[in-house]
Amino acid sequence: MKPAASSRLSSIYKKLYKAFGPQHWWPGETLFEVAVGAILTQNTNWGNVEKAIANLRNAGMLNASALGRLHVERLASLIRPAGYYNVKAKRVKHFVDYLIKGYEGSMKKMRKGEQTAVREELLAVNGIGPETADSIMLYALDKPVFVIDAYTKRVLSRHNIMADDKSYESFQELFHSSLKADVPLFNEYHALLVRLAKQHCRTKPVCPGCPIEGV
DNA sequence: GACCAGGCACATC
DNA sequence: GATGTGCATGGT
Repeated sequence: MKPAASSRLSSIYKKLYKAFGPQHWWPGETLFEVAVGAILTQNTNWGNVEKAIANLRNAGMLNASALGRLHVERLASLIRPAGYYNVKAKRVKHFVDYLIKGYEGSMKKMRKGEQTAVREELLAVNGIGPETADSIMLYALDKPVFVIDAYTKRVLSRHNIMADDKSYESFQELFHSSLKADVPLFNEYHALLVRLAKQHCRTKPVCPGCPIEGV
């Protein structure tokens, strides 16, 4: 009989870390850049997001006050490589408006906020759903919130830990109840799951050479 | 030229 | 509550 899901999650982390080592997520020079990147990467390859971020940086737009004054059409043209640029320009604007109104445009002030309250605020911003909110929480605000994405669901379902039609909250609750609430751990674990999924769990039902096979 | 990539909101049933 | 659809670029 297989061990309980929670103990499997601990074993899987150890195996992944041993196999792949630290992943050094989330790339970003500032907290604000990490937050903007979280929105731009929605359903999009990170390489394309990097191009969009570079455009913003070259235009001097990687801060809340500059983006707050920028017209949405101009913003859309700058982030064009990230895809869905019209939608994402609005979403970035909504986030920046929220940051300016609530925290004077300061990610450091936002980081001082209480975890549950800040998460609720983020989810109330149009264009920020659970994954984007939690990416900002974990990777920009240092809050111990586990990020669930398509990769996470795929890996866990392929290894019969949880069915992929379960809700975001169900997956997140499994990680939260199985692991110590620790920011570096959650950071590394999520990045390792992405790494694993890209390498091993893409199309086949079983993954030859998978480092967590049999766990 | 398909197919995919670190989602989300909105309409409809 | 579940299901379907629009949004778009760039790499493989």
